[in-house]
Amino acid sequence: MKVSIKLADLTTDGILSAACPSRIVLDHVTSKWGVLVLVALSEQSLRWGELRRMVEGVSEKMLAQTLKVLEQDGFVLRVAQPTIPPRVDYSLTDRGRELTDRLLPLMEWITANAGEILA
Amino acid sequence: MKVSIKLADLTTDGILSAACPSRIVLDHVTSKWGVLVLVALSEQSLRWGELRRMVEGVSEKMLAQTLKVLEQDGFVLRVAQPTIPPRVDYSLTDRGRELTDRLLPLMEWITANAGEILA
DNA sequence: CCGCATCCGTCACGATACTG
DNA sequence: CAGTATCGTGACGGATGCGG
Repeated sequence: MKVSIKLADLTTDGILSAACPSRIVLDHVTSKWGVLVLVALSEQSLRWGELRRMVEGVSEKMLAQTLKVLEQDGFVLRVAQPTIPPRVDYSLTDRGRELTDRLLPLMEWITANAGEILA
Repeated sequence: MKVSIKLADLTTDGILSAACPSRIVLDHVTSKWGVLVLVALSEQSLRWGELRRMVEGVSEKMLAQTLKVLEQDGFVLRVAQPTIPPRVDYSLTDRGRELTDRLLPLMEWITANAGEILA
């Protein structure tokens, strides 16, 4: 895997330019429910219904949509059991793990400081 | 400054519950333009017009709205010079710096991997 | 019973014009 | 230069219903 050594200068050639592909991925990750789904999956693999219940307030439609995008981006792995009743498990891929490794510190900080911020 | 980072269990009492105040802050930070404005300001203080040009694609309305929210949350400091023509500088507060410290690694990773992800 | 698709309302967003 | 006001559109999101 190619890991560019240069810490890209985000302010010049990166995310700030409208045409930059990272804008797309950014929108996926920072979508209303994307972050929460990733956080939920960061601890353990979960079934559809479990996700639905853990991520409070998400509608079925949005959960499905969010999961589809995250799966397409290769962050989430979907494993469907062809049983009756059906069972589908969602888990993080290695790439998804890399992402949440960077995401969780941010979330923890926000959670810890939210009270003070809104005060 | 309080930096006790209790690794809050995000999956039980945190961001996943609908009533959690961190949901509000999360929405502010991950708003369509919030992240990009924070990244732009992470390198240097900027004037209104500079921000408008750096964050490509942002409309005046959205920039104003985003800045207002970020200022209310205490992430961004607004300094207006009562001159003609007017001059307004925006910069990160200490709290905003704490936030971007956690945000930038995420952004760098996304920028570096976006190509591969969308492929 | 679990997962997904379709319909439809709402509001966030962008374009434009205007003010201090 | 730095915003504010108004309006039209389109995407997002919730409720409902179907398929396996």
